Amino acid sequence: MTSDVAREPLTRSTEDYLKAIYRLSTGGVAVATTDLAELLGLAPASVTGMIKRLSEQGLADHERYRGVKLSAEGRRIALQVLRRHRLIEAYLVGFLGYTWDTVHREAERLEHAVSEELVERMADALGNPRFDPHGDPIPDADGRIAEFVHIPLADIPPGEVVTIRRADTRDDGRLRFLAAEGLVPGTVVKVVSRQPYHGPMSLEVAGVTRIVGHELATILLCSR
Amino acid sequence: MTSDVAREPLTRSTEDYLKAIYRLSTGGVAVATTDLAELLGLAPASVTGMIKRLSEQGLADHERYRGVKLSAEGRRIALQVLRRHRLIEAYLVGFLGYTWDTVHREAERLEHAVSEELVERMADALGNPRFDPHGDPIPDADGRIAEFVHIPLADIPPGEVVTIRRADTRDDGRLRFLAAEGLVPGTVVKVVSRQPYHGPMSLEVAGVTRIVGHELATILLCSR
DNA sequence: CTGGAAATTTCGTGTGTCCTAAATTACCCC
DNA sequence: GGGGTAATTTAGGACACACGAAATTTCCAG
Repeated sequence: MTSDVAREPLTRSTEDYLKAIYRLSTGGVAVATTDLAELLGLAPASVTGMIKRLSEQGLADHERYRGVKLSAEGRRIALQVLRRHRLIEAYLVGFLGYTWDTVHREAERLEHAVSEELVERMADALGNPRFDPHGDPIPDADGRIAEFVHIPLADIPPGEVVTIRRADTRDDGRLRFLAAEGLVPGTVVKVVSRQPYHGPMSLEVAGVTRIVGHELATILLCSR
Repeated sequence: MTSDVAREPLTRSTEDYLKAIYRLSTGGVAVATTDLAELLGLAPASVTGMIKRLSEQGLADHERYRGVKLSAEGRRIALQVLRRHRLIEAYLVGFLGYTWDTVHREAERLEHAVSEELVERMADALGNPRFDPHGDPIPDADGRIAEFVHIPLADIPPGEVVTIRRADTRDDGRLRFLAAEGLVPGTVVKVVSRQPYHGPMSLEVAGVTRIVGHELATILLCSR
């Protein structure tokens, strides 16, 4: 029984904060003001102020000097925004010729403007996809999201064969490079060798050998 | 040589004001504060304040107690927003199953969030249409807009054959009714008879006789 | 050409969001 | 366990935008 009360519309900032808190929440731990400030590109003092407002609205729980957590309602909204964002990305790539390195910015603006109806129409047009172009899971309309335990490619020992599932960055340069190397979600790769001290690793991708540096190998998340 | 300076992004409000001023500007006459307030659903005092800001930004020219006009730059932006709005409407109807009575609200929100790139991609997907679903002309990327002199159907004398070009309302009820009656842009109708005192008129549409009240006949704009 | 209604602007305020500088609290190391 | 550093909050201010009430200007009707 979720409350279906007609809520007054949330501001763009509110949605951005909730999304950011969600992103930084790992395993029920409270999110630090500074981390939030950095992710949002704001001064810590501004974040403190906004967090206070979110708490008053019942969207987050704040313990002074100890960080914030989302309330159930805040989490619901964060997931809704995330759904919008990821479906928009999928739609733009699927129907309007965007590539995975260019969609993020556009989705970032549209996620606050799009109606529930439009989101669902895009989802229908796409056949209700479960992942966005980066391999991130799309929450369903009820706010359920699939959770996966993926392993950074960098942690896979030589000899193993894994499937790339996600690219954990929004940086367009890196994304373009990865796409050019054929390292996109769904690709099966065999780890041939791995150098110590954050050195590069050698992979076999579709019969071809490729070398990847440690940084990118950390970004690529895999499953066996 | 339009200045291609990187402008800081305009606010949603700013775009809405410019669009509204544009809509109310007929033949170089200054727009009244009250009319603007009514169109935007705001108090006149608020409009006065905003107009002052627009003038300071060089987007409008304001003469105290005598109304506002758009500056060249303001007009450019208004047309850009109009282009976005109408292309979004066309896209939603063309590709996402919206109908002409439902698109307006959605476009109203999206027009402020969409990037130039997305607009142009939508335009391409549509084959660069020149009219939106209501028959309103879409400004081109350089801000040129086609101007037509259309005549309200209500003013057409019996015996004449005309083509419906535009439906001059955004009211969804009226639009739905008109669509159901087959009175959409492109339709050729023959005026059979017309009653005086704002009475109904009788039409022949695709071989069928239809009666339309005076109000709707005023909304439907035609060309011979 | 004048009185008053209508239109418009000014004034004082409130809300949301941001900032910098200063004060406070948490926490860790020796 | 005391002191310093890092994290956080408070304090004070700014800007964009909205409002209602009061003051001002315009303009028409007689």
